[in-house]
Amino acid sequence: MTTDILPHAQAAELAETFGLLSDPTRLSIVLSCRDGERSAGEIAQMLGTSPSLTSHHLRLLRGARIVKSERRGKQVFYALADACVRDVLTIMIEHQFTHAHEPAQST
Amino acid sequence: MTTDILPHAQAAELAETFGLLSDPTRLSIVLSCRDGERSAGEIAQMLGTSPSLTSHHLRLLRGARIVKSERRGKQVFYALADACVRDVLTIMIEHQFTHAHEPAQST
DNA sequence: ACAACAATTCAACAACTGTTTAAATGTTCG
DNA sequence: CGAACATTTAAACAGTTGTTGAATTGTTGT
Repeated sequence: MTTDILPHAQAAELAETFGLLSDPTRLSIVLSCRDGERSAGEIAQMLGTSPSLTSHHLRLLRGARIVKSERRGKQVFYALADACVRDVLTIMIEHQFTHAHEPAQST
Repeated sequence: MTTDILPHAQAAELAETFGLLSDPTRLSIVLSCRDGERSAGEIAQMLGTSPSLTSHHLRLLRGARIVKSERRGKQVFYALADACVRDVLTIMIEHQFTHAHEPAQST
């Protein structure tokens, strides 16, 4: 079943999830949660993005279960939602920066 | 190093790769290669997309080493580029359709 | 060389999406 | 309650991106 072709609708859902990782700012937000939870403000400060924009992206990421959130006092802390997310990031980084410096295929 | 935050430029590269998986049509093309190589024409026929559009997407995917190609006669056969791609797809499908049916987080 | 098939390229249009700015919500403490 | 802080929401603009249709390139066989 895992090797079958996914029906239209499911492929679209999956594509949407990948799409959330396809924006540099939003991906950086996710990556900033890789080594532990961070508050929305910390993330914004780290990346130099406005609190507004950061929050907007965090909402989308939370909606797709890429990150999870927990309020403690005034702050809301964000962390990667599960191991799948961490693994996908790790593998993709490997794919990109480990064996990806051979010249691109032309044929 | 794998748990550190990626610099701006590398995050952008990574985001671009995820972006290639973020379109339903293009993702379906990748998924159609999961159980072995397929010619451009076969893929187009399977998905019901025009040869033109299919080829356009395949070029982008090949450029990012998500698929690799090999011409045999008139046909050009495409396959997943490496295990990383296969793994990312598998994990993401698991993330999406296995433990993703709990109600979305509100806090 | 010509015809038939397979795949690719090109340019233009339409739709989507990230960003910004401003206003609003929620939380703690005096 | 009111002030200060942290985060969120909303609407509008600007830039990006997928799709289409026509023309082009490459390959095989006659």
